Order: sequence, then C-alpha cells, then structure tokens
Amino acid sequence: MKLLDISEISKQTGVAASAIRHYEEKGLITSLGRRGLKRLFSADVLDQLALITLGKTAGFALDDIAKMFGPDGRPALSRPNLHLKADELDRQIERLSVLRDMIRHVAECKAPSHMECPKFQQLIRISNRRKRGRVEKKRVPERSKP
Amino acid sequence: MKLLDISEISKQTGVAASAIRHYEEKGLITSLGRRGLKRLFSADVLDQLALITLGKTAGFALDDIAKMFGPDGRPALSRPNLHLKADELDRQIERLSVLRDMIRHVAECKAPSHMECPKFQQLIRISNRRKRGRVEKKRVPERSKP
DNA sequence: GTAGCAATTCAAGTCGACTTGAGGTCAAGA
DNA sequence: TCTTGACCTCAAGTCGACTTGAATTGCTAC
Repeated sequence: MKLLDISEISKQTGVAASAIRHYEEKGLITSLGRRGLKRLFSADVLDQLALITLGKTAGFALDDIAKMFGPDGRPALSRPNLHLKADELDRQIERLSVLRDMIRHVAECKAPSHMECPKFQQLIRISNRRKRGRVEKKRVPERSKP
Repeated sequence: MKLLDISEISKQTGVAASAIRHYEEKGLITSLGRRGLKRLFSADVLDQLALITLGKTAGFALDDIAKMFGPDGRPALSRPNLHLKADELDRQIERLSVLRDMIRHVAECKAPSHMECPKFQQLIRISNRRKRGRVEKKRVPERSKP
C-alpha cells in the first residue's frame, strides 16, 4: 500500500499540515509510522479528512466527530445516540431552510424595514414555533462495556 | 409602547444578559434609552434576538448577521450578496443532508468498519463531488453610495 | 561528510463570542 | 432616609481549533 506524507495529504485535501497534526493528536486520525521524523499516512485518511471537514461545517466539535467516526472505524456512540445526532441535523436543516427563505425575502422585499414586513414576521413566527416545538431529547448515557 | 428591561428580554428569549449587552456593543441591537443606568428595550428586540440566534446556529458570524439584518432594519448587504448568502445556505443544507444520511447509515450498518462499507464510501464520494462541483462565488464588492 | 530542506516538537499566540469578577450606581420600597 | 438588589462598566479570563515561531532532526543530494 502506498503511503503518503503529510504534505501530500495536505495538498490533496486542502487541510493544513498543522491541522492534520492537530487531528492526529486528538485521535481523529492515525499515522501508520514514520520515515525518520516524518509521519506516513495511508490513503484512507484522505476520506477521513473529508469526513472531518464535513462534520466541522455541520458545526460538530472535533470530539463529537471522533465519537461518530473514530479512526478505528467503529463509532464510539451507541446507535440511539447516533440517531439523536441525525435528528439534531434534521432540525438544523429546517432552521437553515427558514433562514435561507428569510434572506431571500430580505433581498427582494420592498418594505422599508424588514421587521415591518408581514411576510418576514411570519417567517420569524415559524422559526419560533419550531424552536418551541423542539423536543429536548437527552443524550442516552453510554453503558461501559464489560 | 411598553419598554422591557434586560432581565425581561433575557427571560423571554433565553439569551444571557451579558450576551445581550455584547450584541448592543457590536451594534446588532439598540436600546431605546435608560432608566438610571438600566437599559430599556422595545419589544422588537425579542424578534431581533430570535433572528440573531437563528443566524448563529447557521454558523454566521455576528458581523455577518449585523450586515444581513441590522438594527435599523435595512440590510447593509446588496441584493446580490444576500443571494450569495442564501446560496451558501443551500449548499450547507445539502452537506448537512449528506452527513445526516451518513450518520443514520453508520448507526445501522453491519460492516465492521464503516470505511469498508460500500454505501458509506458512496456517500463520501457524493460529498466530495459536491465539494468539487461547488462554484467558488466571490463576494460582490459593495459600492459606497454617493 | 556536509549542506539543504522539509518535517518535527513544544510553547505560546490568535480569534470570536461570550462569561466572570470586582467595584460602582441608582430607582424603589421599608 | 436608608438599604437593597438589580443592573451597570471595564478588564480579564475561557474555550475550541488551530496557527505561528523557534529550535531541532534526519533523509537526500552533492
């Protein structure tokens, strides 16, 4: 298997070398060894980095990402907790859709101030309704395995 | 018009008083005056704070939010730039959808490591394709008005 | 062997969005 | 009038995710 050094990984993914080191330190990825001081990575980390980047843009913390798709390939979160994360994303997607509609509306609206615009107010009410309607699901505690 | 003090605003919106002061300092909201030292706000800021909170969960910086829905009610961004923001949100929504599908899949997948799972790899390819396909639209420079 | 150069370590710095803490002020109620 | 408590200001601290800088290290090429 061909091994890649950090500059190669960085070039192909667009992730800074310092960030890659940082991810290894936090346990999100692993290097397969060294040539001298230099880390060597398998090509798999290219996908892993894509996943990390994706998770980050979704607003997840690095620790969360590590738990969802650890470098070992087995998630450290239970199935119910993974579904909670997915549900969280569904709500986030809804919120973003409302916001996007608001921005599009602000771009076109003729009203002197968007706060006075009835349609805008309606969108705000929608977002408030969603917020209130949101079920505050608790994290299911992980059971330590025997 | 009934004026509200900071604790009332905080109670109704769930936003900490220190954060509300911070937003005023950054120009996202304005208080209508003081009674003694204490700020007085119009009820409008309740909606404005809802909007700020929404923008934040979408990953926008406070400065961006201020430009999109300033306290004066007129966006400081041009129509094209607002549409760019909306497009940005559309892409973000797509990314989140892919990630959500990945997480749901990881929760159910029987494969020993998700990186080995063909379906998972396919999802990664989808997200990479979207990333590459993404048009890097530049911010349209604002023209200073005469 | 030695110069060059990329990669390394480790500590410290940065950035945004607040929070915290110390000390101050003032409208309102007893 | 005096006390109380909420709110104030201002500086400093925190947190996550890196970045930066200085001082090594060790392949590779000459």
